[in-house]
Amino acid sequence: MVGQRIALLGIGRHDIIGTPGNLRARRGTGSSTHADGALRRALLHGATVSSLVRHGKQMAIVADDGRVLVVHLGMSGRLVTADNRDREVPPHTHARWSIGSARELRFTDPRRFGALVPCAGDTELQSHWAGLGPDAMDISAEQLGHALASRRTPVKVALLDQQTVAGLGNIYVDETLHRAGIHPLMRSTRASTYAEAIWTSMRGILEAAIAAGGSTLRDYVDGSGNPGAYATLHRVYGRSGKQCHQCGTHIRSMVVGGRTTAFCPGCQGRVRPAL
DNA sequence: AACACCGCCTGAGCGC
DNA sequence: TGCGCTCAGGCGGTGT
Repeated sequence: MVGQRIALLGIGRHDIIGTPGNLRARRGTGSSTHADGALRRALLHGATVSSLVRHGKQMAIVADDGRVLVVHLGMSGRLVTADNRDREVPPHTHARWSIGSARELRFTDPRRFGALVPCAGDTELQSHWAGLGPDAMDISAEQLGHALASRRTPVKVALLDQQTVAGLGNIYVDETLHRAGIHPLMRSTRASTYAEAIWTSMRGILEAAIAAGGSTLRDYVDGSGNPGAYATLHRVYGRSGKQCHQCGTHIRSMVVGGRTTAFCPGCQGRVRPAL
Protein backbone atom coordinates (compact mmCIF):
# COMPACT_ATOMS: atom_id res chain seq x y z
CA MET A 1 0.00 0.00 0.00
CA VAL A 2 2.89 2.36 0.69
CA GLY A 3 3.23 4.92 -2.08
CA GLN A 4 -0.24 4.13 -3.44
CA ARG A 5 -3.18 6.45 -3.65
CA ILE A 6 -6.29 5.24 -1.84
CA ALA A 7 -9.88 6.36 -2.21
CA LEU A 8 -12.82 5.59 0.01
CA LEU A 9 -15.28 3.42 -1.89
CA GLY A 10 -17.90 3.16 0.83
CA ILE A 11 -18.78 2.99 4.47
CA GLY A 12 -21.18 0.28 5.58
CA ARG A 13 -21.96 1.68 8.97
CA HIS A 14 -20.70 4.55 11.03
CA ASP A 15 -20.71 2.93 14.44
CA ILE A 16 -17.31 1.33 13.86
CA ILE A 17 -15.74 4.79 13.86
CA GLY A 18 -14.17 5.79 17.16
CA THR A 19 -12.30 8.82 18.40
CA PRO A 20 -8.72 9.16 19.67
CA GLY A 21 -8.49 8.05 23.28
CA ASN A 22 -11.72 6.14 23.04
CA LEU A 23 -12.16 3.38 20.52
CA ARG A 24 -15.86 3.19 21.27
CA ALA A 25 -16.88 6.82 21.23
CA ARG A 26 -19.06 5.91 18.32
CA ARG A 27 -20.80 8.76 16.69
CA GLY A 28 -23.85 8.27 14.54
CA THR A 29 -26.04 5.24 14.56
CA GLY A 30 -26.79 2.47 12.18
CA SER A 31 -26.01 2.75 8.52
CA SER A 32 -26.18 5.81 6.39
CA THR A 33 -25.65 5.97 2.69
CA HIS A 34 -23.80 9.24 2.34
CA ALA A 35 -20.69 10.06 4.30
CA ASP A 36 -20.10 13.76 4.58
CA GLY A 37 -16.96 15.30 3.16
CA ALA A 38 -15.24 15.67 6.51
CA LEU A 39 -15.78 12.04 7.31
CA ARG A 40 -14.52 10.92 3.94
CA ARG A 41 -11.44 13.04 4.47
CA ALA A 42 -10.93 11.59 7.95
CA LEU A 43 -11.15 8.11 6.45
CA LEU A 44 -8.27 8.90 4.10
CA HIS A 45 -10.23 9.47 0.91
CA GLY A 46 -7.77 10.59 -1.75
CA ALA A 47 -4.72 10.03 0.45
CA THR A 48 -1.35 8.75 -0.66
CA VAL A 49 -0.08 6.24 1.87
CA SER A 50 3.34 7.12 3.22
CA SER A 51 3.73 4.49 5.93
CA LEU A 52 2.05 1.75 7.94
CA VAL A 53 2.78 1.72 11.66
CA ARG A 54 1.71 -0.32 14.65
CA HIS A 55 1.67 -0.11 18.43
CA GLY A 56 0.49 -3.09 20.42
CA LYS A 57 -2.65 -4.40 18.78
CA GLN A 58 -3.39 -1.19 16.94
CA MET A 59 -2.29 -0.39 13.40
CA ALA A 60 -2.29 2.93 11.61
CA ILE A 61 -2.24 4.03 8.01
CA VAL A 62 -0.30 7.28 7.66
CA ALA A 63 -0.87 9.52 4.65
CA ASP A 64 1.73 11.86 3.17
CA ASP A 65 -0.46 14.88 3.95
CA GLY A 66 -0.44 14.03 7.67
CA ARG A 67 -3.79 12.31 7.96
CA VAL A 68 -3.77 9.10 10.01
CA LEU A 69 -6.29 6.29 10.36
CA VAL A 70 -5.93 3.89 13.27
CA VAL A 71 -7.29 0.40 12.70
CA HIS A 72 -8.08 -1.93 15.58
CA LEU A 73 -9.39 -5.39 14.75
CA GLY A 74 -11.00 -6.19 18.09
CA MET A 75 -11.95 -9.85 18.22
CA SER A 76 -13.35 -10.59 14.80
CA GLY A 77 -11.97 -7.82 12.61
CA ARG A 78 -10.13 -8.35 9.36
CA LEU A 79 -8.20 -5.96 7.16
CA VAL A 80 -7.70 -7.62 3.81
CA THR A 81 -6.69 -6.52 0.35
CA ALA A 82 -8.31 -8.02 -2.72
CA ASP A 83 -8.27 -7.67 -6.46
CA ASN A 84 -10.83 -5.00 -7.30
CA ARG A 85 -12.43 -7.29 -9.89
CA ASP A 86 -13.46 -9.49 -6.97
CA ARG A 87 -17.16 -8.74 -6.65
CA GLU A 88 -17.65 -11.00 -3.63
CA VAL A 89 -17.45 -8.50 -0.81
CA PRO A 90 -17.79 -10.40 2.48
CA PRO A 91 -20.74 -9.66 4.76
CA HIS A 92 -20.07 -7.20 7.61
CA THR A 93 -17.65 -5.21 5.49
CA HIS A 94 -17.88 -1.76 7.05
CA ALA A 95 -15.40 0.18 4.94
CA ARG A 96 -13.74 -0.24 1.54
CA TRP A 97 -10.98 1.69 -0.20
CA SER A 98 -9.49 1.40 -3.63
CA ILE A 99 -5.70 1.02 -3.63
CA GLY A 100 -4.18 2.33 -6.82
CA SER A 101 -6.04 1.10 -9.86
CA ALA A 102 -6.27 -2.65 -9.38
CA ARG A 103 -6.70 -3.51 -5.72
CA GLU A 104 -8.94 -2.69 -2.82
CA LEU A 105 -8.75 -2.72 0.97
CA ARG A 106 -11.62 -3.99 3.10
CA PHE A 107 -12.32 -3.67 6.80
CA THR A 108 -14.66 -6.48 7.84
CA ASP A 109 -15.80 -7.09 11.40
CA PRO A 110 -18.90 -9.17 12.24
CA ARG A 111 -18.90 -8.48 15.98
CA ARG A 112 -18.01 -4.83 15.56
CA PHE A 113 -15.66 -4.82 18.55
CA GLY A 114 -13.03 -3.37 16.25
CA ALA A 115 -12.73 0.26 15.28
CA LEU A 116 -11.48 2.81 12.79
CA VAL A 117 -10.12 5.89 14.54
CA PRO A 118 -9.27 8.96 12.44
CA CYS A 119 -6.49 11.17 13.79
CA ALA A 120 -5.72 14.65 12.54
CA GLY A 121 -1.99 14.03 12.51
CA ASP A 122 0.99 12.39 14.15
CA THR A 123 0.57 14.41 17.35
CA GLU A 124 -2.95 13.14 17.80
CA LEU A 125 -1.84 9.60 17.00
CA GLN A 126 0.90 9.78 19.61
CA SER A 127 -1.45 11.11 22.28
CA HIS A 128 -3.96 8.40 21.39
CA TRP A 129 -1.26 5.76 21.77
CA ALA A 130 0.04 7.37 24.95
CA GLY A 131 -2.78 5.47 26.66
CA LEU A 132 -0.90 2.27 25.87
CA GLY A 133 2.20 0.91 27.56
CA PRO A 134 5.40 0.11 25.64
CA ASP A 135 4.97 -2.27 22.73
CA ALA A 136 5.64 -5.91 23.59
CA MET A 137 8.35 -6.11 20.92
CA ASP A 138 10.12 -2.95 22.15
CA ILE A 139 9.88 -3.15 25.93
CA SER A 140 13.03 -4.15 27.81
CA ALA A 141 13.06 -6.81 30.51
CA GLU A 142 13.87 -4.10 33.01
CA GLN A 143 10.94 -1.93 31.89
CA LEU A 144 8.64 -4.94 32.08
CA GLY A 145 9.89 -5.63 35.59
CA HIS A 146 9.10 -2.08 36.69
CA ALA A 147 5.66 -2.21 35.11
CA LEU A 148 4.82 -5.51 36.83
CA ALA A 149 6.23 -4.40 40.19
CA SER A 150 3.74 -1.54 40.45
CA ARG A 151 0.71 -3.76 39.95
CA ARG A 152 -1.00 -5.67 42.74
CA THR A 153 -3.25 -7.76 40.50
CA PRO A 154 -2.57 -11.34 39.42
CA VAL A 155 0.22 -11.32 36.83
CA LYS A 156 -2.24 -12.63 34.25
CA VAL A 157 -4.39 -9.50 34.65
CA ALA A 158 -1.37 -7.18 34.58
CA LEU A 159 -0.01 -8.66 31.34
CA LEU A 160 -3.44 -8.47 29.71
CA ASP A 161 -3.73 -4.78 30.59
CA GLN A 162 -2.55 -2.79 27.55
CA GLN A 163 -1.23 -0.05 29.83
CA THR A 164 1.33 -2.45 31.30
CA VAL A 165 2.59 -3.73 27.97
CA ALA A 166 0.81 -3.28 24.66
CA GLY A 167 0.23 -6.20 22.36
CA LEU A 168 -0.59 -9.26 24.46
CA GLY A 169 -4.09 -10.71 24.35
CA ASN A 170 -5.57 -13.67 26.17
CA ILE A 171 -3.82 -16.30 24.05
CA TYR A 172 -0.30 -14.95 24.29
CA VAL A 173 -0.50 -14.10 27.98
CA ASP A 174 -1.40 -17.70 28.78
CA GLU A 175 1.29 -19.05 26.45
CA THR A 176 3.89 -16.66 27.88
CA LEU A 177 3.14 -17.59 31.49
CA HIS A 178 3.31 -21.28 30.66
CA ARG A 179 6.68 -20.96 28.96
CA ALA A 180 7.96 -18.90 31.88
CA GLY A 181 6.65 -21.40 34.43
CA ILE A 182 4.67 -18.73 36.26
CA HIS A 183 1.23 -19.38 37.75
CA PRO A 184 -1.35 -16.92 36.34
CA LEU A 185 -2.54 -16.02 39.84
CA MET A 186 0.92 -15.06 41.09
CA ARG A 187 0.75 -11.47 42.30
CA SER A 188 2.25 -9.17 39.69
CA THR A 189 4.58 -7.59 42.25
CA ARG A 190 6.15 -10.96 43.02
CA ALA A 191 6.17 -12.00 39.37
CA SER A 192 8.26 -8.89 38.67
CA THR A 193 11.21 -10.68 40.28
CA TYR A 194 10.95 -13.12 37.37
CA ALA A 195 10.67 -10.36 34.78
CA GLU A 196 13.66 -11.70 32.85
CA ALA A 197 12.01 -15.11 32.41
CA ILE A 198 8.64 -13.57 31.51
CA TRP A 199 10.27 -11.21 29.01
CA THR A 200 12.27 -14.01 27.37
CA SER A 201 9.16 -16.18 27.13
CA MET A 202 7.02 -13.37 25.78
CA ARG A 203 9.53 -12.53 23.07
CA GLY A 204 9.96 -16.17 22.13
CA ILE A 205 6.22 -16.75 21.92
CA LEU A 206 5.57 -13.61 19.88
CA GLU A 207 8.43 -14.25 17.46
CA ALA A 208 7.27 -17.83 16.91
CA ALA A 209 3.65 -16.75 16.52
CA ILE A 210 4.55 -14.05 14.02
CA ALA A 211 6.69 -16.51 12.07
CA ALA A 212 3.71 -18.91 11.95
CA GLY A 213 1.40 -16.14 10.75
CA GLY A 214 -0.55 -15.76 14.00
CA SER A 215 -3.17 -17.82 15.83
CA THR A 216 -6.33 -18.49 13.88
CA LEU A 217 -9.09 -19.83 16.10
CA ARG A 218 -11.83 -18.87 13.71
CA ASP A 219 -11.68 -15.37 12.28
CA TYR A 220 -8.13 -14.17 12.08
CA VAL A 221 -6.55 -13.84 8.66
CA ASP A 222 -3.60 -11.75 7.51
CA GLY A 223 -3.74 -8.97 4.95
CA SER A 224 -3.84 -11.49 2.13
CA GLY A 225 -6.69 -13.46 3.67
CA ASN A 226 -4.54 -16.35 4.90
CA PRO A 227 -5.08 -17.92 8.35
CA GLY A 228 -2.20 -18.34 10.79
CA ALA A 229 -0.82 -21.69 11.94
CA TYR A 230 0.30 -20.85 15.46
CA ALA A 231 -2.83 -22.24 17.14
CA THR A 232 -1.51 -25.73 16.42
CA LEU A 233 1.54 -24.85 18.51
CA HIS A 234 -0.35 -23.57 21.56
CA ARG A 235 0.84 -25.34 24.69
CA VAL A 236 -2.02 -24.33 26.98
CA TYR A 237 -4.54 -22.05 25.24
CA GLY A 238 -7.46 -24.13 23.99
CA ARG A 239 -5.94 -27.33 25.43
CA SER A 240 -7.85 -27.59 28.70
CA GLY A 241 -8.15 -31.23 29.80
CA LYS A 242 -5.34 -32.35 27.52
CA GLN A 243 -1.88 -33.38 28.64
CA CYS A 244 0.93 -30.87 28.90
CA HIS A 245 3.55 -31.58 26.24
CA GLN A 246 6.26 -30.76 28.75
CA CYS A 247 5.26 -32.66 31.88
CA GLY A 248 2.14 -34.71 31.07
CA THR A 249 -0.02 -32.99 33.66
CA HIS A 250 -3.56 -32.19 32.52
CA ILE A 251 -4.01 -28.59 31.44
CA ARG A 252 -6.62 -26.80 33.54
CA SER A 253 -8.70 -23.72 33.01
CA MET A 254 -10.13 -21.13 35.34
CA VAL A 255 -11.42 -17.58 35.15
CA VAL A 256 -8.98 -14.80 36.05
CA GLY A 257 -9.96 -11.18 35.64
CA GLY A 258 -13.06 -12.35 33.83
CA ARG A 259 -11.08 -14.17 31.17
CA THR A 260 -10.74 -17.89 30.54
CA THR A 261 -7.25 -18.83 31.62
CA ALA A 262 -5.47 -22.04 30.69
CA PHE A 263 -2.43 -23.23 32.62
CA CYS A 264 -0.47 -26.33 33.53
CA PRO A 265 -0.51 -27.02 37.28
CA GLY A 266 2.67 -29.08 36.81
CA CYS A 267 4.80 -26.51 35.00
CA GLN A 268 3.24 -23.44 36.58
CA GLY A 269 2.66 -24.63 40.11
CA ARG A 270 6.20 -24.15 41.27
CA VAL A 271 7.49 -21.08 42.99
CA ARG A 272 10.57 -20.87 40.79
CA PRO A 273 10.01 -20.31 37.10
CA ALA A 274 11.23 -22.85 34.59
CA LEU A 275 13.68 -20.50 32.91
C1' DA B 1 -6.54 0.83 43.32
C1' DA B 2 -8.56 -3.17 42.23
C1' DC B 3 -12.23 -6.04 41.21
C1' DA B 4 -16.59 -7.98 39.58
C1' DC B 5 -19.91 -7.46 36.44
C1' DC B 6 -22.26 -5.83 32.25
C1' DG B 7 -22.84 -4.37 27.49
C1' DC B 8 -21.59 -4.33 22.88
C1' DC B 9 -22.43 -7.96 18.49
C1' DT B 10 -22.48 -12.23 15.48
C1' DG B 11 -21.68 -16.95 14.65
C1' DA B 12 -20.09 -21.54 15.85
C1' DG B 13 -20.78 -25.53 18.39
C1' DC B 14 -23.16 -28.15 21.50
C1' DG B 15 -27.02 -30.86 23.85
C1' DC B 16 -31.55 -31.94 23.50
C1' DT C 1 -33.71 -30.57 11.33
C1' DG C 2 -34.11 -27.06 14.49
C1' DC C 3 -34.17 -24.76 18.83
C1' DG C 4 -31.97 -22.65 22.68
C1' DC C 5 -28.02 -22.20 25.23
C1' DT C 6 -23.05 -21.07 25.99
C1' DC C 7 -19.00 -19.25 24.59
C1' DA C 8 -15.33 -16.54 21.97
C1' DG C 9 -9.25 -13.33 20.23
C1' DG C 10 -11.36 -6.86 23.30
C1' DC C 11 -12.46 -2.88 25.58
C1' DG C 12 -15.00 0.58 28.21
C1' DG C 13 -18.27 1.88 31.80
C1' DT C 14 -20.37 1.37 36.35
C1' DG C 15 -20.66 0.27 41.02
C1' DT C 16 -18.44 -1.72 45.21
